[in-house]
Amino acid sequence: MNEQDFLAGYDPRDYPAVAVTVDVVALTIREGALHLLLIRRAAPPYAGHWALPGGFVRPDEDLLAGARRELAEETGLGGERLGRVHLEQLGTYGDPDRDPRMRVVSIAHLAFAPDLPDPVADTDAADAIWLPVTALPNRQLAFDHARIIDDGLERARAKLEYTPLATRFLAPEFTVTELRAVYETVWGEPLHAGNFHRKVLSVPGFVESTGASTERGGARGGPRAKLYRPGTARLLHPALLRTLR
Amino acid sequence: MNEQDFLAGYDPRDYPAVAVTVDVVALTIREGALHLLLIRRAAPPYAGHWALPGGFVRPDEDLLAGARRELAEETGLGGERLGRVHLEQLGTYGDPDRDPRMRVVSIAHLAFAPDLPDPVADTDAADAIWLPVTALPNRQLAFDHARIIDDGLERARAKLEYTPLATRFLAPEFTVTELRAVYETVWGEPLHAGNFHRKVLSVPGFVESTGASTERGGARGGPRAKLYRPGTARLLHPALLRTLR
DNA sequence: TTGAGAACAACTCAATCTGAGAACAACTTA
DNA sequence: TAAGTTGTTCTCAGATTGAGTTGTTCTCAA
Repeated sequence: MNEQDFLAGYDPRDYPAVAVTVDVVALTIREGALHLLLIRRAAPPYAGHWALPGGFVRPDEDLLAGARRELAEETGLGGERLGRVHLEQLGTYGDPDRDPRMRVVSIAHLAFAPDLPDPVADTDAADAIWLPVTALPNRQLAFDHARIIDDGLERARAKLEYTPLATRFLAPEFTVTELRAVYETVWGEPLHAGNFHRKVLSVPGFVESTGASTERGGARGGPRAKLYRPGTARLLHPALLRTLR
Repeated sequence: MNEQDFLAGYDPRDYPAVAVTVDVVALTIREGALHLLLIRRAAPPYAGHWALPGGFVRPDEDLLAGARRELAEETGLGGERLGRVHLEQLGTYGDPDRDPRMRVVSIAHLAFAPDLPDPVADTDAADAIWLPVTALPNRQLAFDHARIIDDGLERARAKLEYTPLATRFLAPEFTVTELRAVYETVWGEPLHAGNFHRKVLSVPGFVESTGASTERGGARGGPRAKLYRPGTARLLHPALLRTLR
């Protein structure tokens, strides 16, 4: 049998039916707190429960594109603002019993977003909000989403150590203090301002100076801060290490 | 409609057919070189090409269990020796065109194995061998397996930095020099013996002494080396860093 | 207008860690 | 027995880190 014949005689229905979905753990920082995008499910199973935005992968759609589409639908955001969102694959969850309907394998993704507008509930979701991760309703999360969120948060904390992705939570131009606030928020611990400043400026390619400064000092005083933009490095060497874990 | 009715009326066939497979990037060290487990495909597509071991996920099988089963089938190994193999999820590959037959989403896994016997070709595979990664036939790899292998190798290199998984390439008891050889093989660069020794013994929980030493010195001379076994740490703090990347 | 407080940015300094090499004893093979 | 190899420990200069200080610029409120 040659390859031509083989493909012609191939019937996908011979194989066990598995549904493939993408889910998104979307993180942003609002008012100094780490927030997570959640929707409230309108339909069974888990109707009324909180869940990650997500849905079925379309037949001709790449996984990452599917995750980006779901994120766009749930946030109501178009291409421009979504373009500044970092999106990466987080992991795949395929426990045979994770969905009561059938076998569903879900490829979870992780998104780092600058402060975005409030999400727009669409037909799939009764409600959609940015929720502080400190207020997660662990008991009321659908499927295995509590575990996916845990994994996403741990991945986010780790990624700040060795990548410059913290800048993705900020505007295109930012101060060192704003960058430090991202680290403190995600890691949940205060950092030494002086040492952080020294470290950020010494790691090659982390940030580059714009030459400009903020228009005003801090809300409660202090001089105008210098402005930086993301550098060209994709990995930080040496990394910014959390001292304890 | 309550949840009961909903589940009863649910037809999986309403959803687009997607096949879900698991693949395994299995690494081991033989004769001082990093080797990868490959099979030669017997059936189309890509008949005659090299490919990663893998196959369809069974209906009631966890993803990791599926990967472990495929690895067992391909290596012909039973539970005992396979129990010492480290297996983790690597990433999911779901490009719509990656398989000419139909939409196939594959969850790739990464395995670290101590030196295993030669694999046994089964019905699926015309041939199965441990191949040195320096001799990879990039042009003759099936599907997107060249990229999966690249990702697996990079993950392996990174994992040695911050986890104690290098010990998984070794026997239950090993010397510091054998451990250093793992790092040198995977990273592809020589390391300073004295500094490596100091570092390994100073990282809490990386290795613990057995109190014993090897029966003989090295093959070409030198004193007997002390023996160690893996410690209890699951992460290395501080990490062993590659100096350049 | 001025004083108090805040915070950006730069600096200091001791403690620790790292890279490179040397020393030395214990072993091998020839 | 001699020559060479290797496991292990030590030394030391340079770099990095943690903690704190200083000086200046700014905001807010009296």
